[in-house]
Formats: sequence, C-alpha cells, structure tokens
Amino acid sequence: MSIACSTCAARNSPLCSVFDDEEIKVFYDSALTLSIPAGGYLLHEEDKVKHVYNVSSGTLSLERLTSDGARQIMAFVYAGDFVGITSGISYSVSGRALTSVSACQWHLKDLECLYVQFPKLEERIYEIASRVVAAMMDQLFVLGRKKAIEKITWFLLFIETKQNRVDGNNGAFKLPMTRVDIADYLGLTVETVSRVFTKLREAELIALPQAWTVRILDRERLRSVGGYRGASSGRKG
Amino acid sequence: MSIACSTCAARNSPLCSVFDDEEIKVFYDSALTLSIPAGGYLLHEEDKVKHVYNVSSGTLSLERLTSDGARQIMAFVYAGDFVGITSGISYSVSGRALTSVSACQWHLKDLECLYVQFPKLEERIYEIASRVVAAMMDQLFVLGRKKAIEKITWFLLFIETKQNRVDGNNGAFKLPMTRVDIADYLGLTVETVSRVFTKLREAELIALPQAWTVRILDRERLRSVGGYRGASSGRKG
DNA sequence: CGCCTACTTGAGTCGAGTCAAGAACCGTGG
DNA sequence: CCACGGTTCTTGACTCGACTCAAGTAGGCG
Repeated sequence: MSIACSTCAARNSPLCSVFDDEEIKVFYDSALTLSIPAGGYLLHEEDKVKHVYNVSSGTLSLERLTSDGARQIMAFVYAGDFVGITSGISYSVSGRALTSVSACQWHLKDLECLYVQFPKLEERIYEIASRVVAAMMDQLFVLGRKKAIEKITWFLLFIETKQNRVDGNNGAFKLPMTRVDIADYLGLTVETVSRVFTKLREAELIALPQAWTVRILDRERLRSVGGYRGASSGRKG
Repeated sequence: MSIACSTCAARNSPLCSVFDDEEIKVFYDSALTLSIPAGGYLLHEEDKVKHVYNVSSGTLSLERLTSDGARQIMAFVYAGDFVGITSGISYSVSGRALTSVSACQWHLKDLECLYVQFPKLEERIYEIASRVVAAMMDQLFVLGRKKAIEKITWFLLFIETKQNRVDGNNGAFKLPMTRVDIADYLGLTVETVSRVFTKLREAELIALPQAWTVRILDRERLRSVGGYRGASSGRKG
C-alpha cells in the first residue's frame, strides 16, 4: 500500500474503500495529487469535464454564480468526498477552496480503463452519485420549506457531523466557511445569518467561543428547532 | 421488437434507447407494466427500495412531507423519465400520479442480472443519475436565489419543454399540476403563485385560456424576467 | 342545478432583505 | 509591541415581498 494512501483521511471514503491495500496502489498510481491554497479553485464551472477528484484534506464549496453576482453554494465538500458527478460537457459548478485543500485527480480516460480492471469501481461511483442526489434532496427541502432559524440549526447539525468525521469530536467544531458562504448555501443574507447566530447564542442553544467555532449546548432543543433527520440514520436516500 | 415498446413514448428515453430493437425484447420481458390512476402512488417514501421505474405516459410528482404537513416537491416526472435513483434502504420521496400514469417496473435483482448481460445499461443509469444531479442543481439555484416572479417564469419555460416533448409544440401547453403543486415545487404559497400568474397575464407575457393551459406570448421578455434581475429586482430585492 | 374543489383576489402582518454604521479580528509593517 | 488597513461579523432602523387569513369566483362532475 502506498504510504500516501495509508495515512490519507480519505482512505475509508466511499471511493477509496472499494480497493484493498494491494489494489489501491494501482489506483493511486494513476492519480495526480493536487494542492490548492485557500481561495484557489479546484475547477471552474465553465471548464470542460476531463477529470474527477477525491478530496484528501481541506474543505471546498461547489458554487454557481449569476451574471449579476448572486451566488448559490450547492455543497460543502470535505475530505473523503468525491467531486465530478456531472452531465454535459462542462462542470456546472466551481470548486473553491475554503481552506488549503489537497485532492487526488484522475483523468476520465484513465478512469474508464480502471473500470475494466475494477468493475466494482464503476458501481461504487454510481453509489456516490445516488448519495449526492439524496443530499441534494435534503438541501432542496430545507431551502424550499424552512424558515431562517430552521435552516441555520439544520446547517449546524449537518456541518458538525461532517467536521467531526475529519477532526474527531472534541465538543466543539470549526466552521471553515464565512457567514456569507453560509448565507449563499441556505438562500439567506449574511445579516440574517448573523442575527440567527446571535439569537441561538442568546437562547444558550450554542456557544461561539470564536466567530468560526461552534459549541452545541443543547442538542435536543436545537434538533427540535430544525427538524433535523440524522445523517447516519439511513433515512436519507 | 415488442409492440408495447415500438409505440411507447419512452422508447427514445435515456434508459430504453440504450437497447436496439432486438435487445429491448429481453429488457421489456423482465419488466412489469403498471397503471396508476390520477392521485395514486407509484411509490411511498417509506417503502423499501426494491424496484426502479421508467415512466411510459402521464406525469408524477416526487415529493416529501414533513410531520407538520408541509410538502416539498423534488421533481415532476414525465414520460421517458427514470425513477429510482436513491441511496439507503427507503426511497426518500413519494411518487404521486398527477394524471393517470403507466410505467415499467423492474425488480432490482433482475436489473443486476441485466447489468451482466448488458454492461452499457449500468453505464446508462449512471448517466441518468448525473442528469438528475444537474437538474437538482438548477432547482437549488432557483429556490435559493430567485424571487417569486423569477421562479414562476423559470418554471413555465422549464415545464414547456418537458410538456412539448410529450405533446408536441402546438403553441400552448398544459399544466398537469395544480397551483398548490407549483407552490410546493418552488417553495411558495398557492396565493403567491396565483398572483404571479395574474401579473404575467396582465403584463401580456402569457395567456391563460384555461387555468391549466398556458400560452407564451412574449418569450423574450419572459426569459429576461427569469434570468436577469434588472431594475425591478436587484441582487436580493 | 348544486356541490366540491381549485383558483383568484383583498387586507393586513411578519419575516427576511436593504441600507448604513460600527465592532471585532487579522495580517503586515514600522 | 502597537498602529494601521482590510476584511468579516454584528447590530440597528427601515422597507418590502411573501405569507396568513378570509372571502368570493370559476370549473368540473354527478
């Protein structure tokens, strides 16, 4: 097993976990490893689709812009998450690094060769696409039918699980995204996001030791505000 | 080629078009054909995932309910559309027939056997999943970042293409869904939907010969309402 | 013709957006 | 170490778009 993979946070990700320690050597050898500084782009929405990616560390946002500058963030992408489920000739989202990011990159042509060698890989990528659909349905539901405070509480519980998967659970978790990013993910304005954070803090449902660090004080009440359906319950899908 | 397929509106759908006239006999023989009356359900969100479907005629809504009765419609499904991209043990949406619907049903186990016989089928289903992701991104964008009038104009132009694919383009198109359905798709209320329809009619951008029939009178202006957000509506109002 | 459902319209309210200002934080350089 | 400038976050006052509540109208069907 290559050293790079044996210590990688994505080793147990949906993508890489399909390979055993022998097989993953082949998989890793056909990849390019990329490093992107915070604020850089993994891909642009107008780029021709030539590669897929699996994030090894850091956090990205997948986002789309309008001509007049409005932005919608479609997803926050963490270590172990796959990027490249797309149809058509261009990605239709840009991948912006919120922190410094490292990722493995495969050329689509190489991936197709790997499909022949490892049929279960293709199957696995289909599973990943299904999960993406499930996650987007949850987000659709929240955007369409929830109030600001419900959106934020849902978001906090959702990001907590993603962040803890990387950092481990030490009682608090870091938000790698700004308030503006949160607003653009939830279809709100930055002022509304800020006001709701303040409200939740004053109600002692959460604590904010720093602006970008959240400690959940009363999980039950927080859940009841957001109507959160646990991420690992298998309910999503 | 089976008679059923040779006259089916879904013969050229992403799913069925992967087969030639000989092959599709095998595919069709392993299917069950279903008929669902308007108002009936193709599947319920809590059902265990055992089947996939391809719609032959009619229109469905894929929707999710909250405990308090709120509803979010995730998609409108037309003839030729595939249903069953899901992850986890249950579908997470219900499929409700807006009109009478006919569909082909395959058992997941049978589908896996067909994958062995027709590897390109599995590939095709992945492509369908990718398209679903793309469509949901568009919807997310609209729900998160557009005003009521922009949502409706986008919706009308979107449904027109789906409807014309089935009915052909005769200048007007039918809405198989109620105003409530439209509201639950776009994250609005029925009153707001109704008011926007009236507004578009009074501005002579559309005509409504019947409540459920739409004729687009000024496509360019309609497009400009949904796309650009000019003088009447800036970035967030 | 009358019932039921869907759609429309009006009046009033409220949640979230807009505009504007100030506070906290961060990195940089003296 | 602190001063400075830029960025992000917070807060306040006000506005407005969409929701709520409440009638009333139009279609479809028995």
